[in-house]
Amino acid sequence: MSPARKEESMAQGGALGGGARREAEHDGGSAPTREVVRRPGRTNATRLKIFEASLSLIGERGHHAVTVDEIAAAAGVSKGSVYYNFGSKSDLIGQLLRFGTDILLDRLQSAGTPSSDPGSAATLSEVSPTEAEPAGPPSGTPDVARDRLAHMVRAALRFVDEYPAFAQLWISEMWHAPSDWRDVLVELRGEVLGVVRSAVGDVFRERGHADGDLPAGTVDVTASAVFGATLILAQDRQVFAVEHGVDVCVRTVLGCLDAVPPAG
Amino acid sequence: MSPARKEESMAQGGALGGGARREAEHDGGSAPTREVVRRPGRTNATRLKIFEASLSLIGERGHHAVTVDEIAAAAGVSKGSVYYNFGSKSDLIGQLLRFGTDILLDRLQSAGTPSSDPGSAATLSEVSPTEAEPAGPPSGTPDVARDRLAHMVRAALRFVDEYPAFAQLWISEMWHAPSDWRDVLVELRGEVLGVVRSAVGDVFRERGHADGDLPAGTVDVTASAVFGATLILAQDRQVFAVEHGVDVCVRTVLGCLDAVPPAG
DNA sequence: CTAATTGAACTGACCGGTCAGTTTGAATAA
DNA sequence: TTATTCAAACTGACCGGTCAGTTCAATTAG
Repeated sequence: MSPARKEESMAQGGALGGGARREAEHDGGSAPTREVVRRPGRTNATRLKIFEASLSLIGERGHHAVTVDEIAAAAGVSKGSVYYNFGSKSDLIGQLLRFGTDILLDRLQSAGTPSSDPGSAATLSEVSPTEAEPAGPPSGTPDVARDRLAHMVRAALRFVDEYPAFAQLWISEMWHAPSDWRDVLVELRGEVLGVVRSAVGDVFRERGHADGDLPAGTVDVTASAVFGATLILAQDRQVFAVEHGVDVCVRTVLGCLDAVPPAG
Repeated sequence: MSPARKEESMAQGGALGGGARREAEHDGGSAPTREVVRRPGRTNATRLKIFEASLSLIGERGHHAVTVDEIAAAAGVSKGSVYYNFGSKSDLIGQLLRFGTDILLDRLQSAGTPSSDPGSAATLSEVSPTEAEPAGPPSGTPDVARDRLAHMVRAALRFVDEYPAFAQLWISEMWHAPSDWRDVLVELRGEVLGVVRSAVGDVFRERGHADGDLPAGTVDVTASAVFGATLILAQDRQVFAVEHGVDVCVRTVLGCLDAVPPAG
């Protein structure tokens, strides 16, 4: 919710600034989106305000139930400005998806790298050590890859807490058969799943599995399952005010990996 | 997709036909919807056609993108007839949610009971025994509760294959903060989760856990995670044509339970 | 100067919901 | 049997409102 928060994220997120306007509407080439040389100053501020406003409105009410006029009003800009910066409502949403996903990817990635991120490192110390170490079938191994994955799940949970609106948007759009943004969505899903898959692969490797070791598709399925379970758990906490403790969630999700034995 | 298929399901589903209409709708009085004694014959046929049409249309394009006119046309009835049988578009969707959930519940329940269901029993014999029995941390225990849960996951996967449209509708509506059908949704979620939770509880008990044994919330979280992972996995198969093998999916999802050790 | 923004009016399509009227089939009357 | 009646079931044209998108002259800022 906090605007300041998002502005930061946007700054670091990098990839999102995207193109300026795009006329010559949809037609064939879905995204020519030429990379106009924008004036550095104000420009992004407006785009940012529009992003924020639409993220929260669309997130909580669904994009169909939100009008462009409302978005403009909430962002404190004119309707014309919305169309100047984004060519259409549809494009706006597409870029919004990209925007949010970049933040998520960033969080996942920094949660998945051993370095950096002192904040969550502190938080981590509660995950495995606590609870009398009841997790993971292999008894006393280092489990560094597993901890990294735990970090990622935790980060995802936190992300949804922070941007419930985006999670909502993602969920309701991602599994639509014929939606605009289908291409974007497929790409975004691929990116996110890629990150998760890589972390999952590390865990399996850590447990002594060779690359061709486990049944076909195991890594992919596990990554999807981990991601899906995390997403649904996180949304449940949000929407139904279920108080699923974070630790329990992390442990449970990680359990998916335990279906495959340590490979003796 | 096959209309015949759905009609069958409706017939067997039992709980859903609900006989005539279920008026006295949402109290609020918005729909006086008289308590009419419906004529037995034709009545349900029309409602059924409307159900089918809207399920497939709404499922694949989202309820906002589907007009009542379209539904009527697809059902081969007039628009007025839709309003005659259901008071409003919103009511129609609410009843659709109820309709589909009843089928799902039915499937889950019959998959979760040891008796009956020869068809899936046959299918079962491929789940655990196959794959060189690589599942479950406790080595050679009976695992009957676990098998039952596996049955349920399998049934859910099959359900989504059969009614992808409904799964889509469920996913995109379930986690909306302020939607109509909020009440219905909360109730439906509770019912489904209840069934899963009970099965999950059995598994834990089977592993020697007492009722107060495991950390607070474990059963609930596990149930949510199992359900969430299954749903997302199933939809992924549908929407992105990912060929996640059913067996791998079942095994992975069941893994969530392995996060909690057998409790020595 | 030029890029960015405003605000307000306007268009045109679309859509949920209504309603006066028609069809249907069964019960009743002749 | 045939005619009449009744109401449930159904029809589809129509209305009123909404909303994405357009246009443009005026204004501001770099």
